[in-house]
Amino acid sequence: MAFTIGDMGKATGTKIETIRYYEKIGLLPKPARTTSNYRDYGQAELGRLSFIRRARDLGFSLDQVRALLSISGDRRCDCAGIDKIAKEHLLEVDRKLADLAALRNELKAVIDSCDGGVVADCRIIEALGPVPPG
Amino acid sequence: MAFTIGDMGKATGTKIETIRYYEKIGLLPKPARTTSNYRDYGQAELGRLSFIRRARDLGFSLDQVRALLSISGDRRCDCAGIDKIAKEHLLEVDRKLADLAALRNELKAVIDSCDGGVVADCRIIEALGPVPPG
DNA sequence: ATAGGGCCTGTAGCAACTACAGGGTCAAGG
DNA sequence: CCTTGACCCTGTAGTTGCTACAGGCCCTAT
Repeated sequence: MAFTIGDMGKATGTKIETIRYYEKIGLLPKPARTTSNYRDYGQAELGRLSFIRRARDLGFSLDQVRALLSISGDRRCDCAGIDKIAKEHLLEVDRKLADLAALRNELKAVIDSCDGGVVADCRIIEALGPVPPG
Repeated sequence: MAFTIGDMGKATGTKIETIRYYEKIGLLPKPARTTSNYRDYGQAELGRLSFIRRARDLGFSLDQVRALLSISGDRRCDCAGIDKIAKEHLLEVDRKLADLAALRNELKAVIDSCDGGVVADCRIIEALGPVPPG
């Protein structure tokens, strides 16, 4: 029922420094302390940290996570705010996907144009931004 | 033939501060100065900056750009080193693409599971890292 | 002469951590 | 009892790739 910061880290795959960092920026509450001044966490904190980590894995920014947490903490508030954040984030992800796919093709083309000759003839160098001569 | 730092920025879509930053970290050489101490660039520098920017757009890190530049600066060196960096980078991009695609699906599923009810019933909250109860 | 733009240096800030330095604490083994 | 090693503490500085001032000089046009 009581966890050290190390337990929390192991349970959620988070480095100790990161947990302290979350505390410092107010994402995690200041926990109780043992007599020897060790942080003393309970289930609630573990749940909150899991939530944060999961959301971060899904690519939400800390600000977005903060928003999600504050909405989810308010039982009277409806789901729409959360849905909005998630949908905006989905749009972002789709944009990134498209960009990366385009980049991939270009990169592939650049690589394919190189047949292992000397640099003077290398198409990669050429492809990567030479000045129009003169 | 002679460019100010502002010209360089306009020509390559780079902010002035960024150009000075590249100079500071040694990606761009220290340019000549006018009598009034303004940076005075030529074609070569413009080419180098274009190269850097293009490579950055393609997602190469500054360290990778540095490597590409040093390889491409050596005419005796063959193309293989460049090809290697580019291919490694392509692998990275493919990894990111796969991750993002997976994330997208998950995010989509999370959003679809929410039908606009109250937070207490919201699947998004539930999906985002709840503690296994007990 | 003065207003506006552009340029200069240097420092501090952003995200989101990560990595020390320099200590205190605790459980196990000799 | 003492020591070893693993854990914890605080606080600060580093990372990447810029971006944003602050405070000041310069240059052109009116």
